[in-house]
Amino acid sequence: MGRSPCCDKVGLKKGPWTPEEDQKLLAYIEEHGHGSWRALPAKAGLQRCGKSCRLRWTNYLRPDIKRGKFSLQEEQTIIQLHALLGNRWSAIATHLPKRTDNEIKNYWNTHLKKRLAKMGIDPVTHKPKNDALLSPTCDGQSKNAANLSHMAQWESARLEAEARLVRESKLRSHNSFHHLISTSASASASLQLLNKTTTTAGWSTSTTHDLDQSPTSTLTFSENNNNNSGPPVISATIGFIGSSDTGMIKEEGDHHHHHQDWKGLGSSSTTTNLADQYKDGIENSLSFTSTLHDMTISMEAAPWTPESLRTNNSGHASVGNSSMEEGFTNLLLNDSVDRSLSNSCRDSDTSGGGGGSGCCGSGGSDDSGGSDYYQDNKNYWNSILNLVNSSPPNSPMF
DNA sequence: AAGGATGCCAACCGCAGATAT
DNA sequence: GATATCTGCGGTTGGCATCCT
Repeated sequence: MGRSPCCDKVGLKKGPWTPEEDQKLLAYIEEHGHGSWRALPAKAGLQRCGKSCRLRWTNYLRPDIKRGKFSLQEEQTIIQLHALLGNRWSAIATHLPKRTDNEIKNYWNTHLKKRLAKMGIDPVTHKPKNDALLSPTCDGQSKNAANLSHMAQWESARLEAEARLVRESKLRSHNSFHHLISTSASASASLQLLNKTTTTAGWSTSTTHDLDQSPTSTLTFSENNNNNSGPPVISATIGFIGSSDTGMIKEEGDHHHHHQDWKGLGSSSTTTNLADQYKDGIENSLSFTSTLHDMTISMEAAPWTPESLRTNNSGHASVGNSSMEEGFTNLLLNDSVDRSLSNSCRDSDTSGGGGGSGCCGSGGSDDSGGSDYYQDNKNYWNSILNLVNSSPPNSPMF
């Protein structure tokens, strides 16, 4: 697997781009598309390597880039997605269609990471640094045991889903689904997501927790082509049958593309403390103290072409953007991140060590355990699923 | 006002997967 | 199947701007 010399070639310019270079690159791509990046500089009359041209285009010159300050909604989306995906900036960027991965990465490193750290939240794990789950008080042991059990459930489901996805993708190797998978969102990408999630949570596939109740999990993959009139809609459903804190639960989701039963939970909860929601959501999602019972993902394939570029309309331009902002981030919209996360710190400071809402109770409510706890998880995952459901077509998440 | 510290971000580097030969 | 090349991605850096002492 040799690596091309690229910029090592003598005579090629490096460093900041001049307006003249920008103009040349822009003009060439608008007329011809970028084609082979390697061949582009010579054709465009640029003393740059193709890689440099590609970077300049994708991070700066592309017409569908929004520059400037990140909105609160964007910030919240980044934080949530980072909790879910880790440093997968390109995947995160697909949910902020007008932002580049580089920009998001920079913004995370220069703003959000520091902000979370200042709030006492580990920006890597998205958990409070004084992890309440590790506290010997407040029923920590039983919760941890449940956590481990559900981690294992999730892991089991993940492995099963992985195998199934591979099978399915092979079976569909000659139809549009295969095309979609191979060109924009590979089956492995979804598994990478899950892998990343588990990695973020600090688990590994070698988890050896005792599962006294072996969970079963299913993942179905269906394709709804809607005749030929539109892009195919892929629906993947992961169903879990297993134990939870509240006892045996079996939920069979209807495999619609709408989650009416969950939708609205987020917005209805906007009067609660955002910090608690954040902490609950992140913490619970990472530890899986509750079970995600049904997960439906929809994708619409929409090819991204040079032509669409030229018309200032990237393939993922508007798909799901508004719904993402209205659905997913509404969960967090009643306050500013700063203020609420400050509340988070205050809460944990005043809670005498049991502060983590994921452990001892959320939002100041008494922790009667099961239902509230479960509901918090549901809210969180609802927000994630809303986001996923509104994923742009080229999202590498699934 | 000056110099150092810090923030910010565009661009580079190098790895790894995908594709071509 | 082996090797070469292309491309995408994430981590890091260099340099300018702003803030602080």
